[in-house]
Amino acid sequence: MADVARRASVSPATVSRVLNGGGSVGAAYRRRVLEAVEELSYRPNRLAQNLRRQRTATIGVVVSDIENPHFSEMVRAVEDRAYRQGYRVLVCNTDESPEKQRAYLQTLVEERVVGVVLTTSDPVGREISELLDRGIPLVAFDREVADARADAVIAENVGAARSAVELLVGGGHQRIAFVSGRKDVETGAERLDGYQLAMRAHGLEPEVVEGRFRTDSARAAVAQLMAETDRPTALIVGNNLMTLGALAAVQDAGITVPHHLALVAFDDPSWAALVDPPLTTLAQPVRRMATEAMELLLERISGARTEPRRTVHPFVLRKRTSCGTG
Amino acid sequence: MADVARRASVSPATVSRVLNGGGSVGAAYRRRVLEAVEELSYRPNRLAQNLRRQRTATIGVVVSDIENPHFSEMVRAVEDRAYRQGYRVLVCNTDESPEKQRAYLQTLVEERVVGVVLTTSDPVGREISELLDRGIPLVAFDREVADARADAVIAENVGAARSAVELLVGGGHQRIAFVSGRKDVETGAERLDGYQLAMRAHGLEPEVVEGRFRTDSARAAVAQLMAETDRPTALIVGNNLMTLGALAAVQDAGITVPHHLALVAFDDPSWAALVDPPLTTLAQPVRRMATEAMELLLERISGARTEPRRTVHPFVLRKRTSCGTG
DNA sequence: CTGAAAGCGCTTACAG
DNA sequence: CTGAAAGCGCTTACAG
Repeated sequence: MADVARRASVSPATVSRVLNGGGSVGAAYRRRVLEAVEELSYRPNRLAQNLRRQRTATIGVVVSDIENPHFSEMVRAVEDRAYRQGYRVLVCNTDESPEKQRAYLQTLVEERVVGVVLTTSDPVGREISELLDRGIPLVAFDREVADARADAVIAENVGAARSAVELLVGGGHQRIAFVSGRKDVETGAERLDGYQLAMRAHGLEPEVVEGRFRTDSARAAVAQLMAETDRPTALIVGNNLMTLGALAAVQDAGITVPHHLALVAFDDPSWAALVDPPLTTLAQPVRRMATEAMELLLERISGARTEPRRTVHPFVLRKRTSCGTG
Repeated sequence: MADVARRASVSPATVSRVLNGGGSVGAAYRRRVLEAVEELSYRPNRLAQNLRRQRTATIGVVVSDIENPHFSEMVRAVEDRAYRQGYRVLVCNTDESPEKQRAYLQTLVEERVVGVVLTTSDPVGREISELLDRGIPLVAFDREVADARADAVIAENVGAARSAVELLVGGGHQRIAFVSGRKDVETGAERLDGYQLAMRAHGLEPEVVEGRFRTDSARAAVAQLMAETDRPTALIVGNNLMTLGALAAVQDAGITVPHHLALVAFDDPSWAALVDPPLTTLAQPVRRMATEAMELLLERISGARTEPRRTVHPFVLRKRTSCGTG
């Protein structure tokens, strides 16, 4: 930068001003600086800028596991929007571990990111407030956080679970079981709640097995369920990973879907229409939600909005064959 | 840091030395510094460190699209290793666009990352050499780059395609078609080559349709193929996204696998065993390869190795039902 | 072993 | 509108 200034016979301050648009600069000066920049093919040192500004043009996105297609879709949408805005994205996987989340959020404050999109593994983590305290905006994705200053983009889990129950009840089912995700995760708890509420509303007895949001756990749980002599006639599965397990267990047990067992699954991964039979799913508008999360974040970063905002998004029920009705 | 120095009655240099382990420090000094750090709960400013050291503790990983489960698995493995090493990871999606790759690689040099894992969308891109020129190590993943200074972790695509052909020929097939990925992408070209070579070795005529590594393209191409009156009896599909499309087209056409059409697919996504019939696949050891890529990178970063290294990894053929044999 | 000092490369009040 | 100067918070030769 000193070289540029010398070559253009101006001060470094002027170079900085034309490059950053701060303050007005005489046309002749501007031209000279731009020429010098060109001739020397000068590129500002980002690290020095970062230090001076005490922030980096980076967005942190923290999820439990980017291998879950739900999150890879989310991260991709975030990256798209960030790229267009000139921001970079740092990915952080927590594996649902509060410790890992703590470590990563701390890293993000040290890194002085401009904003964070978080699917929390610990809604009350102090580091969330620390970020907010330091003026780093945060939007909660899928799962709320305790700190009221955060924005949030949430899916309507209760309603979605209810609509699955309605569909199956409408198809004549009474024994509808639910493969639940972890109850200590908001999404898991809400989907379970919606299921139980809807079942009770119909005077039916909820029947819950624990799949912990994992393929193997769900497989084991469903295998056990299928081994019962008087087993359920319908199954609702709480996310795509568990659906993989449920499908495997059902297949192992030689049970035919939807003839012997009707199935409705949360999430709508790319393969949902290709298994046999095609899966009826509750699709969360992940891409739209992630894009919205970024818009909320960008509003905060630019200072266009200071009041917290929270948006809730309905699922869409994609009726295919596995539910056996309609 | 000045505060810490004052409180411990030492110089900032000493504080830096105890915190970074550079040079030896008297035990008494060390204790005083550590106490002061504790009392003030001091955390070094990463941005200042970055500027001073002219690098950031960040690894850049650039792939075509993290939504492809192949790459989300790869990125996850990279992140795991990076996290354990205290590095952060910046994800970059190029969508197979040389321009986007150029932009991102430039960003990564500006960001002064310590290393890059790259699945290139432009093997001869000048930015690759620029990174290497500046001493930033780069390992090519899946696809080689032109610059010989880079390390590389590659899969044995030719051999894998050949083994698929062998399997099908062994099952009595003669008309074996191939749904190819983009030929301008190394993986695509190699898989195609392997297929053609193996076919010719058996005196069979290759029959290639273009799927461009995309679900929709593959679907259209396979639909057309299935509409032929004298259609192939076996199909090899060049990656998981195209398999999704091929499966859909086959299903649309009312064709039964493997009875009317035998199928072998590259990649082994989570759902491969759950479609009907379970898919015979060529599984690339993605996780192992990604971990190895990180080891290579870390060796370079630490300076433990200066000679380029290139490792090649075989696929494993997972015989399930769709191939109709064995 | 320890400290004073320079310097990484910017940005931004502050004067003029 | 322009420039001189301070300062962001570290690290690391260089002396002692």
